[in-house]
Formats: sequence, structure tokens, C-alpha cells
Amino acid sequence: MTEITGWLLDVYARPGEEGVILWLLDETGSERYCLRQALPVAFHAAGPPARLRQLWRYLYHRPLPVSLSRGERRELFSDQPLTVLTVQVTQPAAQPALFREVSRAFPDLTYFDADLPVTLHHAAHYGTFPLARLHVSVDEGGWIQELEPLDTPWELDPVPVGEHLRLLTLEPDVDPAHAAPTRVLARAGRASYDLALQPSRPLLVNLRAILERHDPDLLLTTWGDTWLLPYLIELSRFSGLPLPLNRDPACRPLYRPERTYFAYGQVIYRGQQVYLFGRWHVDAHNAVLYHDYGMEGILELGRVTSLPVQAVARLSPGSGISAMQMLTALREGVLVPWHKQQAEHFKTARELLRADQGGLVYQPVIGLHRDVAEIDFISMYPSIMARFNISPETVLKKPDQNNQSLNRWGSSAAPAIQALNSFPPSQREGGTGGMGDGLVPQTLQPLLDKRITLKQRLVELPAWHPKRAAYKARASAHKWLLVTCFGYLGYKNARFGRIEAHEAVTAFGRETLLRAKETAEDQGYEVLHLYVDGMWVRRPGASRVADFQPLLDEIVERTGLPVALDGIYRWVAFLPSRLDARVPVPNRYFGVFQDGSLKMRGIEARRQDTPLWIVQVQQAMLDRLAKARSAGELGETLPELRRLLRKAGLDLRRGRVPLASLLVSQKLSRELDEYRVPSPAARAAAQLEAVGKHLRPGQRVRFLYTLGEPGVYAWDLPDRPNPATVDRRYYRRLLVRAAETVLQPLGADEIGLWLET
DNA sequence: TCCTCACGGGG
DNA sequence: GTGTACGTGAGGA
Repeated sequence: MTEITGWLLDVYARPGEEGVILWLLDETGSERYCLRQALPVAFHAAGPPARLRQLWRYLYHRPLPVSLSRGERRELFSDQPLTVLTVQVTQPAAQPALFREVSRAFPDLTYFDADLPVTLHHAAHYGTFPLARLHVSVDEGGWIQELEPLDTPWELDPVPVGEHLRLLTLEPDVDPAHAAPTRVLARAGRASYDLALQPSRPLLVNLRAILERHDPDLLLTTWGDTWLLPYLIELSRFSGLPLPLNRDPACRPLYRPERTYFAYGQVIYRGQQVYLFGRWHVDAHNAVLYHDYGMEGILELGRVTSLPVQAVARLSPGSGISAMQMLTALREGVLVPWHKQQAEHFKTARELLRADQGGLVYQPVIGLHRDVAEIDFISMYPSIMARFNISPETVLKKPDQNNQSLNRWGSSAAPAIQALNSFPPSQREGGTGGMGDGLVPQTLQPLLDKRITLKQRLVELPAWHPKRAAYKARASAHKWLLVTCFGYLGYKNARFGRIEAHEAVTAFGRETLLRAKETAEDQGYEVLHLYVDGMWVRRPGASRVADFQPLLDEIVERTGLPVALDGIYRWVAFLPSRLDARVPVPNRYFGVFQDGSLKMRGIEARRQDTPLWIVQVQQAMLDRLAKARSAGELGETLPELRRLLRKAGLDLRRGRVPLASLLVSQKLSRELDEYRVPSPAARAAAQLEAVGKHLRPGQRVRFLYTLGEPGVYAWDLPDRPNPATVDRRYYRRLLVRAAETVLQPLGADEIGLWLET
């Protein structure tokens, strides 16, 4: 028997084999072990007893060894235990095919635990997760006989794998979507190799030598999913020269096709993916939010979701939160439904009318305000779910029927909302994440706790501290999980979703914000604006953090939810609608905090489709405003802003603005033939289509506005655009518009005239 | 004036 | 392997 202590890299099932494969990195960092372990994987079927007996006979006579048993299980939405037929296999890799067959032969039965990733079974069974510290006992045949996890996903400072994790980066010299790469740069530790792509023989020989010499645990590429790995694999196949991208020789790289889907209110494109076995492949350009939280965030997501690192890198946070909920269910012995078969409860017409209210949004007081404090609820919706135990299975439980007091929403409000008034938040029990909580709050609570601790650490650590960046990335990864968790409640295909729970959360949110508003008004504040989970308040004489502390404390007392002072503005400007200057809009504003930092929302500089040059000019103007010590000094900045703008106008006229800074980048929302009105982005995409470059919905297209038809020039066309064709008047309009946004609150008008000489 | 299309928010 | 809100602004018919 061999004893090994180390970090878990991966768990997966090999076709045709018993149990699962585990890759372990030992604690000295010198060895990688490929081990095997038994893992029983089971799914359950429920239905009429006669049909279950038929299924039993059907499975009994099949060649694949399965063990069948009858039993009772808990189903989330029912108080009664459910009788199920449990089908267990010893070859986890065989389960998907077996289940497909069964569900086709017996489509009338209800299935549970049927389509879970094998890592979830392993996590639920053994308490594992990627990069978990494990102690294992291994027999002579390489089978794990005992496994003991030495930490949990909730460890704030797990023993760092750090330098032990060997990294190889591969990077082509140019973006393959725009030009044909000629070289690829490989780096491992201090070594770096510049390899020519042609001729291919030495390329493959060298790459193979590099892979064998460094034996990386992580292959970090740019465009590795969408181009480099498929290219190399094809090259290797064609030439017959082996290229050991996988560490596990028994497996071949796994391809997943490109796809386009709709989520978060927009079309999202995810390129083709290449998964490796025995080592991780992450393509920084095809990974979700890589720019936001990087590898550190991906590893954190792996730890808390227990999904494989290669998967979390490419999955939306929605699947992460979904995996966590399934894990909670598995551990609690609650059945995980196959797909989502939970229909919304029938609604009366009146209920439909009030349904689907979102967050509370006020119209701000237009104009410039000084000494305004912004108070935000921390992770408001997740906090509400945890605090008030809102979960798909708890939300329809009848509240105390004796209490018939009318609430703000009238008598048609959902029971959960009545419960809100029956139980003032500050007195209500529960929501502690302990036993007896709903599935969703139980899943959320440790996440909320960990995120808050991470953020506390960030406040305590000095700016130079080396751990800061990692904490920041991890906190950011958590943020996304928490944000999507709320949306997932209302998603019709979520396994553990229910629209009523979603509505209950927003109802609690509105009530919470209203209580905060009342609290502020009771303390003599003027409330300038409310937005979903934030509040802007002002009171003469209150301008320091300590002045607002009593208000914060009282809000926590009255709502039961955590709040934070986002900051105190020296001044903040709420902008009017462009279409009607008398109408305020809820989310267009900018301001400067007391520490001199800027905050802006909804203006040009925040938009992804604003040309870089426009962003830079607007940002420069805002930076200048931020230098004013007080709102009173803002007027004095006008001459300098005027100079800035004139110079920008002159740069444009004289052709001194780099074309690349004038590029607009927009996402295609549909296939080209589906446009009823061809948008500029669609016209640019059509130009690319004409030269054989097809773009899918969700992909970005970069273009310039040009004179004449079709009015745009796609940046990725083979020929460089002629600078003389740039539509300068159009860019001038964009410039004036962006300047107006900034200057409007200062009372400056006729901005266009500033550009005349 | 109406229609279509693209973007943001969270921290 | 997944969140089909909702409002604003821009541009063209």
C-alpha cells in the first residue's frame, strides 16, 4: 500500500473501464500520479409500479452489469417520499449511453440524477474538488483504497499549489481569425521557444520535446480551442508524428463544437473547445470572463463548484451555481431532476399583471449634487435568498393564515410576500445556512460568507501585498456566481428554479429598498435616487463617513440585510434623457468620490461599442473634472475642457487619430439573413462574408464608419482601409455627443460651436 | 412617429 | 450545457 498526499488535478471516466481516473499532484510537486478508484454511479426512475417492473426486466437482461434496487427517496417539491428504481453502474463512462437508451424505451417515467457530470458524483461521494488536498492509500494495482480530503472549498488560504503546478503557454503570433499565423511562442518557466509553423515536421518534433521536457499540468493558450490545438492535432495526424498533448495516452483530445446561445440578455458565442486528459487546457480567448478574474478565478470556481477546471473555464457562472445546487441535493439525499420538469403554477390574469416586476427604480433628481452618499446593499438578492430562506421548494409553503394584513402589493401577492409582512426581517429567524434551510439558501450561504471574508481581507491588506491580486480575482469569481444565482431561480429550464421564488426575491428587494428610504427620511436625509440595491442620500452638514454610520446601522436593523457605504461624492451628476431634457433616466450618471475616484454609469465611456478615441477624450474630460477639489471649482475647468475638445477636433480633421482608435466593435445579434434592417455591424459582417469569413451570432465585428455605401469598412478585410474614406463628420458627431454628456450638468451648451475655429 | 438594433447592470 | 428583463439611445423609413 502506498500513501500519497497531494492536490487533485482531475477526475474523469474512461470508456469501457471500471471506476474513475484520478490525477494527483504530490505535495513535493515532483510526481503526477494517475490512479483509479471505484465510484458507484446511479440514476433513479419513478413512475407507476408496473412500468418500473418492466424497466427492471428490461435492464436485467442487458449485457452491461447494472445493479438494481427499489427504494424511497426525497423529492424536493414533495413532502411524500418517492418510490424509485435505482440503476447503478460500475462503469461511470457507460452511464450516459445507458440512460439515453432507457429514457427512449421508457419515456413516460420520471428520471433523477441521470445527467450529472461524473465529478459531481465523485464530489458528493468523497468530498473532493479540483485542487483539493487529498491523502490517499493506493494498492499495487494503482487503485485507491482510501481517500481522505484534507481541506474544503471554503478554506480561505488553502496550501498553495503555486509553483508546483507546471505551466506551458502557447501563443500564435497573430489572431488566426484575422491573418494566418506563421509562428508560435512557447513558454515554460524561464524557457521560451519561438517556433515556426512551417515546415511542420520540426514544429511537431520540437513541440513534442517541449511537452516531454516540461510535462506541464496546465496548457494555457491563446486561440488554442478555436485554432491552435485543432491545427496541431490535424498536423500530427496527417504527418504521422505523434504529439502527446494528453498526458493520459489512453484518451484522445475531446472536441466540443462551437455554439451560440442566448443568456444575460444577449447573444453569446462560444468557439469550439478542445479538452485534454491528464492535463488542463485553457484557451484565454475562449474562456469566460478570463479578462476579469484570470486563472486564479478559474481555479477558485473549480474549488467551490467542484466542476473540472477545464469545464469551469469555459462555462457560464450559471452552470457553476447549478452544479453547486446539484451537489447540495446529492449530499442531502434529494433527487436531482433530469432536465427541468417543474412547470410554473397557474396564474390568474390579475397575477399576471403584477408578475414580473423587477427591482425598484426611481427617477433621480436631475443635475449636479454635492456631498451625496451612496449606500448599497451587499449582494442584495443572494443575501435575501439566504436571509429569508427563499428557495423553489420553500416559496409556496403557506405562511401563517391568521395574518391577513394587506401589504403593499395588495391581496394578489404571492404567499412569500405575505410572509414578509408577517415576519419583520429584523425579528425573523433562520437563513443561517444550517440544516432545515432551503436548497438554494443552503448552497448560497457559504459562498456569501467566503466572499465577505475575502473582501474583508482585501480591506485589511496593504496595497503592495502580493496576495491582493489573488484575493481580488477570487472575490470577483464569487461575485459572478452570486449574481447569476438569482437569475437562475427564474430561469425556466433550471433544475431548481421557480418563477415564484424569483418574484419573491425581487419583492423582498423592493420592500428592503423602501425601508432603507424610509429610514433615511426618518433621519432627516433627502433621498435623491434609488436603484435596485442602491440609494443616494444627502443631508446638510453630513460629509464624513462617520456622519452616515447611524443611518447604515439603522438600515441593517430595519432590513436585516448588510449594507455598505459605497462612498461619499464630492459631487455627482444625474443626467436627463437625451430625448427629453425634463425627464430623468435612472442609470446615466457620473460623479467624483472624496478620494478623487470617478464613478460613471450608462455614459459613452462605459459602452463597449464606443470607439476608443471617443472613450479617451471623454475620459480625459472627466479626469479633468475629477481634479476639481469641490463642485464649486467645476466651472473653472471649462476653459481647459474646451481646449481638450478643440484639440480632439483638430486631431480628427488633420487625420492624426489612428484608425484603430476609431474602430467600433459590436456584437452580431443574429445571422446575416435574419436582419430586417441591416445594422452597421451587419453590413460590415456582410463584407467579411464576401471574402469567406463567416461570423456567427454573438461574435464581434470591428469596423470603421466610412463615406458612401455601405457606410462601413470591416477592419478584418484583407485590404487596409483608405484613411481618406473615413466619415469624419460622423466621428465629429460622436465626439460632440460624448462631450455634451460630460458638460451638460455644468450648464455648457452649443458644444458643437467649440469645435469651430 | 414607428421600427429595428445594440448595450448596460452587478463589484 | 443554458437567465429570453427592460429601458435608453441612435438611426432610418
